[in-house]
Amino acid sequence: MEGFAARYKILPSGRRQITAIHVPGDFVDLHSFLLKTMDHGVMALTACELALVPHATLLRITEEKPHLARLLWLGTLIDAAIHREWLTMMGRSSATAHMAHLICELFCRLQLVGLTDGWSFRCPLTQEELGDTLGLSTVHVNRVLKELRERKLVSWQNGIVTIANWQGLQDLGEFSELYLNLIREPR
Amino acid sequence: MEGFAARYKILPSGRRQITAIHVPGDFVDLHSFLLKTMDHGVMALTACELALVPHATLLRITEEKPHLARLLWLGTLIDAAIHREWLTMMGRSSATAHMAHLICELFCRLQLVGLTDGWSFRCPLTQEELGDTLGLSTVHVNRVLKELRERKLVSWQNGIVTIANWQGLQDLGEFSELYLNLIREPR
DNA sequence: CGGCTCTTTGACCCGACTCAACGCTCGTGG
DNA sequence: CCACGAGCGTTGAGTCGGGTCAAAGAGCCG
Repeated sequence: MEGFAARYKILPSGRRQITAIHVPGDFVDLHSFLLKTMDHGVMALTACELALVPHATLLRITEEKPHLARLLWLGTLIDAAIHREWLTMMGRSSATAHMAHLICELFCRLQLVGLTDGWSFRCPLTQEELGDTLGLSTVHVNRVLKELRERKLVSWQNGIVTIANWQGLQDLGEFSELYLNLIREPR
Repeated sequence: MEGFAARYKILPSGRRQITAIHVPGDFVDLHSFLLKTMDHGVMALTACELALVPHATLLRITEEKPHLARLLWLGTLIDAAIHREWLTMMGRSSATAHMAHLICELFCRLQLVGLTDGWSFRCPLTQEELGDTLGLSTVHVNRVLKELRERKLVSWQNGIVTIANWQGLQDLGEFSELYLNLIREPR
């Protein structure tokens, strides 16, 4: 898929939670392949270009190409690992640390697909969407971003995120890219 | 697996978050099969009896028994669906609603494996572990349980959970069992 | 120019946390 | 048989992070 997308859930009360953010190159909705009932929605955050894979094709892959099937499976396992990391930050860290962590994660994932430019990258999320991702109010998202800017860790303006102090940001967010299961050169 | 277990993460700061609770019958750690680095720990909540499956066997299953492999995959997808649901409750609901939701989920999962007794079931979590599951302090867990008891929705005493008002509990927790992907008779 | 979406800021409030103490139960050793 | 400590549950007082409400900029398009 080209472009950014998100998976989300909406509670009966109307509150929305974004449960995953997809960057260009991600296989977005493999989860719906085997699940009987789709438990969440998918939305585009930018204009997207996507490739569709019929379930019949996936089924055939599991029958005939076990190696490829394992790779697809791995993709969903990494999604789950990210869910666990988010759960941990959601439950056990402050709003500021959580935001720092999310920025670190996005940076790593985007760098892997070559979408970073030095310490900067484009990120199309509005503050409202960020709030729905982190479980915060829009107002508080704004204050957190202001704090990160004032602490000279990172700035997020006009859809461009620029990391000013990677080590500091990583420490604040208690971030370690291990859970992303990326294979690449050490930084 | 017989007995209760949990998967958890510990942050550098020392704070713990439980990311999954496993009930008897669950395939506990299929996630470690394909993931290069194990991103979390597993702990027993009670004495457990378990069956081990070597990775080589799993590998062979994916090569030779695609139908079975899809079932295993489905298991991990359901784990991910539960993670998304927890994420949503964590980010977008009150402590009381979150607790109600967790109790509803445990009830449904335990009923499926025949471990409920009417509206009661055994649940070995301490309040500290409950707090680490819900992202709350031990003290607040206690207050939330007290509130649920006083509202005559559910009681949790000496490791026995008894649901007094299923509909009320479900409404409060905005619970719908859909995400669990259970196949069974409607209640 | 007006209207829309998104961002920013201030004032006030409340849900959940921390600290601290006390109670209960059970297992262990003198 | 009782004393003691460990682990878990319960409760109160005070604090604070993040929410809500409200209003004002800032960029963008028609």
